[in-house]
Amino acid sequence: MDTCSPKQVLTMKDLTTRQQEILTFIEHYEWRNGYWPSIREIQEKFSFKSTNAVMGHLRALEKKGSIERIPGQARTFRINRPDAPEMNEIPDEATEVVDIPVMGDIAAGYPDRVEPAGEIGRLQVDIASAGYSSRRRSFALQVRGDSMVDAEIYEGDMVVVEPRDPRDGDIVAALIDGETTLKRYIQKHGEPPYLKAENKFYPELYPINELTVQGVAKAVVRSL
Amino acid sequence: MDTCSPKQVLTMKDLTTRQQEILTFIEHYEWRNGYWPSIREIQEKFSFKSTNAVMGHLRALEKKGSIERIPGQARTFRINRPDAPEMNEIPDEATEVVDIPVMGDIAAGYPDRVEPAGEIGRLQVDIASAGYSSRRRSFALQVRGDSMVDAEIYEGDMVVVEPRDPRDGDIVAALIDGETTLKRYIQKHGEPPYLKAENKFYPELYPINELTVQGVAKAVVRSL
DNA sequence: CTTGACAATGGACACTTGTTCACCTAAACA
DNA sequence: TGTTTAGGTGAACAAGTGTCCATTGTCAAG
Repeated sequence: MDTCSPKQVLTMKDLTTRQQEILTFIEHYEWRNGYWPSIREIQEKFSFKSTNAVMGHLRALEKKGSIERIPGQARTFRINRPDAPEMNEIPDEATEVVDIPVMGDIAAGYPDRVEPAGEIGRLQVDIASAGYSSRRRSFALQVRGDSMVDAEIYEGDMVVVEPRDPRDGDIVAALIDGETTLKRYIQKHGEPPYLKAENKFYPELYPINELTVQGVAKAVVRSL
Repeated sequence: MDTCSPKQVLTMKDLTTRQQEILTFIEHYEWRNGYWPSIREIQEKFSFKSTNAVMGHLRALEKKGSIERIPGQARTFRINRPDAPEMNEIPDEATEVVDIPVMGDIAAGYPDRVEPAGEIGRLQVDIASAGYSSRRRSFALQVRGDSMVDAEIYEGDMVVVEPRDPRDGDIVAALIDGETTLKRYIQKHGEPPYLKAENKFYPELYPINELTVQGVAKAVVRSL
């Protein structure tokens, strides 16, 4: 993820700051909970004293094409993302569809039901092209370095991590020297666990403390 | 199915046929619409004459751990998929979360908004762990053989394919000898295009006809 | 025969939630 | 100076929805 993202193509009608905030909250909410927020939940979030404040913004967002709703039905949103930068003109880079947060530093773990801290971008994987449900909470990390090449994970790949306790053999996202890296988690029968790089040129072993392991890598995604 | 089952093996807590049907409908509904169904919509789908019939099944599904709900709140489901066969005992196979159709043979293309034909299973990628929107249409193919190892795509990986015309350099899903395989699509300035395997031991080139290319591979997903 | 899951009917109640009407403020136009 | 657009307050209504109670019937296990 580069610092400047000229990718913010504003295909869609520009949103006001407030509208953007509302939209972001709605997306975030669904992301974390698996279902959409109700008008009143949005109202509460922004401390509006009337649901009509929300209604106004929703109407605006709908008119600008950012969202769709089913009139009268509860919690039935549909977000119209800028539809993947029409990756037709730019045949490189990820071509995508699903939106999952890319964390820069997840040292503090991933807070449940709270705005993610340390989000540095979003990974949009074509996976989402399919529809899908949810299990929120996972996040993605982009691989740097070649410490996992023996596991066929290369620099640039996105690794989907789910925060949970690791078991022997799992590849985990670990915080080492203030940096989040991927390592193999080894824990043999009764012995103390340790981490190991998957690159024969990195015969390194790493000790573990409570806060080291941030989650278990569950999938590798490489945009072609 | 069988008449006498002494003590059925319980993967997750067993679901009765009816319960499985309900669960499948709920998942499907969300998959297609992006939000969850209401009790009455489920009722209608199954032609129940009372919403309570649905309630009963939902209670059962909840007790068995298949779903979670927020009491009193509308359309707030959460599906607990068998959470990846606890892929600890069986360290192979996909461990997943998002649901995208896996096609066996996609010669006929992928029908829009219609039940996928030729679906032989479902890939549930942790990607979905994140929330997502939708853009349906893409599908997944599991890689067989080693013809793409030089592109770091290995047997067992799932490749997400989007039906569209390829461009030079794209990795495509191609129908060769009645089998769907992955190949590199090459088309140099004006010259006729051809396909090429990405394995130095397979210096094969393949000709192309209209129906060969089924789509462009957009991402590789490997369950860990 | 009895008990207990499983399936469903029917009707009713009450909370959730979307929607609307009336009215107000401030900034941007023109 | 009047008009429009964005943003909000307040209150109230009605439809969307989850939930519950009382009953009925089937079928396998004890």
